[in-house]
Amino acid sequence: MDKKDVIKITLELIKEKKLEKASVGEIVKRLELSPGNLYYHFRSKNEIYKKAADYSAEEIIKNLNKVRKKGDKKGYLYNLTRSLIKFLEEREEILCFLLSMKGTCFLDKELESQDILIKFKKLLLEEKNSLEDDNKILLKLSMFMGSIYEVLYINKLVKKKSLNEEEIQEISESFWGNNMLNNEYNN
Amino acid sequence: MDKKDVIKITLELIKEKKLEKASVGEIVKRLELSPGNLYYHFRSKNEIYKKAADYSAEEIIKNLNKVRKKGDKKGYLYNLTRSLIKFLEEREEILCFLLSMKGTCFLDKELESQDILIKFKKLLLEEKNSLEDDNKILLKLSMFMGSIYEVLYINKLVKKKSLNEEEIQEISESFWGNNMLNNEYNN
DNA sequence: GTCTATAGAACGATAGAC
DNA sequence: GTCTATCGTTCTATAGAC
Repeated sequence: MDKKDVIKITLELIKEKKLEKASVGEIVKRLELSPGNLYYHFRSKNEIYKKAADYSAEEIIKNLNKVRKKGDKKGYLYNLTRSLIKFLEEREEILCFLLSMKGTCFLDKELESQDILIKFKKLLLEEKNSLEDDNKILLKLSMFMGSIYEVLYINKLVKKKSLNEEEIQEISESFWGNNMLNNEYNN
Repeated sequence: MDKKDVIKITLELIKEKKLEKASVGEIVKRLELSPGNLYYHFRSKNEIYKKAADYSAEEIIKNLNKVRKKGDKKGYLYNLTRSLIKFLEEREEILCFLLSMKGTCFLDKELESQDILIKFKKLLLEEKNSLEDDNKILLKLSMFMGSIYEVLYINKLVKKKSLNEEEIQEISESFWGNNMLNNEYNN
């Protein structure tokens, strides 16, 4: 039995049948697994969700890390934005999962919720540690991520339409036009 | 029996115990009501959630409508932003509920999800009907709302801290600094 | 309209054989 | 490690008395 299969099916299940229908019973049915077997590898349903959260964050950051830093700063930030949008459009199950977890008590909020933001910040400002601006940058990044989640929720999940280049540009421009983080990055 | 009490307790319950613990049984226990009685007034749990979504949208828009349009455009948009943030910080149960519903199949997504956005748009551009820019404005507003949700999720719900004036200003400036919607509004 | 009682299904999780 | 069988609970929803 592969733990990763459980994670992947869990995400897929939440995407297809929504959170309240994604039960342990459904997971084992899809994987043709016995409940006993699943519970030998996972302590609880909660643990499955936590591992799924880790996996989702990893996948997102892994994707962002692929974006080349060559070219000017603004171009890099645009590519980051575009790459994130394209990734979440393609990996709809990850988008659905992250949206689903917001109103639940499955995750340790303190740890999980800022996980992606902090990794994202490191990616942007590897070398620096401007403590004073830390909160400001995290505020900006949470605004950015929140926008992406909501826009994709409405467009991809509700309207079933992918964003076009113009819309991606609009989003990128809104956040990285000429603001604090951009200046920070320029130093 | 007052239907509004059911809605209010439902929101409160989701805030306190999170979505997966908020059952019909818990609702009737808190209101010292019988299940039979509740189901005489509501067809299903789903219907309760739908009414709660209507109520939440109404409350938000009602609050935004209170903001006076006097003064310059930028000042008005700042006041709108500030008012929305303060409102959702105070009415945490509405914020929690809206976040909770995103990953579920309780609501008719097509109807509910854009409900607030469309009402918000009308509030901003009462008289106008610039069809071409319609999608662009809705994109901007969904970015705006998404940012507010995410920032408040992290700050209010996770870190348990209210936003300070500087942060509110940062958010307002990011969206209404000098962009399309602001120009639109100036015409 | 409101109650009590309960049907009927699904849930998370475990015990114990292999 | 993986299985079958099932425990104990909780859930949404309804039937029927008042």
